[in-house]
Amino acid sequence: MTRRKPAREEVEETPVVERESRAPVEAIRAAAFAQFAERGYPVVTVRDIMKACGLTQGALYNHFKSKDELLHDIITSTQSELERQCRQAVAGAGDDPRAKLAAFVRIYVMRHCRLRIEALVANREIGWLDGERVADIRRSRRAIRDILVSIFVDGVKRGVFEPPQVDGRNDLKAIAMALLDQCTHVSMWYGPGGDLTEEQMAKLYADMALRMVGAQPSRPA
Amino acid sequence: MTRRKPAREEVEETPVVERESRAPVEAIRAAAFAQFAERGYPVVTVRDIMKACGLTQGALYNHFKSKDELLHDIITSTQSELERQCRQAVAGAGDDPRAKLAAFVRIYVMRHCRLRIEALVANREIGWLDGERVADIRRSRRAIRDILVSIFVDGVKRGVFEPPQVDGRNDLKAIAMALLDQCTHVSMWYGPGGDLTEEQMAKLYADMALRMVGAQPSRPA
DNA sequence: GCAGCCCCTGAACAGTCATTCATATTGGCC
DNA sequence: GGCCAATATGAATGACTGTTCAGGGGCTGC
Repeated sequence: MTRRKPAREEVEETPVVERESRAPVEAIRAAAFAQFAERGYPVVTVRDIMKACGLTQGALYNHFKSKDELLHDIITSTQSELERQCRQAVAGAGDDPRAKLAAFVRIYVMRHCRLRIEALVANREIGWLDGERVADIRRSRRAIRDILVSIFVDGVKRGVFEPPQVDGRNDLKAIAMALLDQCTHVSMWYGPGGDLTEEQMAKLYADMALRMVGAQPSRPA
Repeated sequence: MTRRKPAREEVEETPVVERESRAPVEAIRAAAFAQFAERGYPVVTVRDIMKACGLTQGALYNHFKSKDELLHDIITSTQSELERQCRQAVAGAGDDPRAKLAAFVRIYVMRHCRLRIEALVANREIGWLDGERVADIRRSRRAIRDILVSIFVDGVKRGVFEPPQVDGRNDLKAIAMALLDQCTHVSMWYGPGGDLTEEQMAKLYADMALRMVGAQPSRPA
């Protein structure tokens, strides 16, 4: 909500990170995340970001080719780490589609609660990247969706999922999109001061996901 | 994706709406919706909007106090109409919480598919409004969420909903948020060329909503 | 103590922007 | 025909933008 218009107003929120604390490129990344999340990419100026790490405008270009490349850099790193974690969670969850789905949702929601700033920027600011740069982000998102779809396909084939049908047909892609929208946007409203902890959020969302696809109760092991 | 940066590029997408067709203020609203949805509020210039309706920059200020007020105007009108439709749908759905929930989701998803441009702008661009203007929008959103919450409360009290619990307690607010996130963001990816019609989307999402809250099968009427 | 390198500075550039205003143009009404 | 209010024009204003670059520190290894 402080994502404000032309009206300058002494940006300093992040109260100037120590210049010595870490490599300047890391300080820039952190400041950029904070400012983009707070006020949105197009209204955050290069001067704002650099002031927040105690440098001046020009210094940005010793570390990044452009403001665009900075955005692309922080988004891709976040996105590829997300994809990696999702794959890892699913791979480590055994063979049961129910366990795979639950593991996926747990890690996905947990991450979007904990790293809500990064998630928010990665999800809200892609549109400002140019066509080429936006392509691999979208590819990664589709890949994540397809992980879900293939868990669904497997579950349906084995009879452990009974997802809602439209006119007698399954549309597992739409269900995956719905589930991802739900899980992604916790980063827009979850705050650590709320009623639920990250773990509780993860559990709640995993339960809802299993219900959405009509997961059948496990046979007693 | 054409939400582009400084690079000018002869905006004309909406191929200049006829000047006579409707009151200029309506033409401006329509052009603003289209442009904001396509490229995002901060990078759409007053010149862009006015050119798209065959006028010049200055003319905007005969109809709106500022670019900000224009955004606020189109968002509030969309938002209050959404709230009205939701209340109406719930009120007309009879007494059963399951029917109320289904009616709510149906109308909400249908609207977000059909008026996806307006929904997209209303949901993505609020952040650019100043504090006062953003307040009543957020109030309306909370009101919509509370409609859902009270349906849930009623359903639980009557034993027709058995929502997932965390540590033995219900958090119906979180479930409502999850459901709204899911339904709202169809406007980000649904296209009329896809696999499902608006009606099919509405039905699918209503089914998922009922499953999420553990709706018990209706007794045969 | 001196290269050589990495990094930073801050002015300058060439653009962009929302908004204002004096000056037209319009269309309805007497 | 003449008048008035509503509306459109487009140049001008003052401010802000991302990016470049000449000039300068302050390290390193010798």
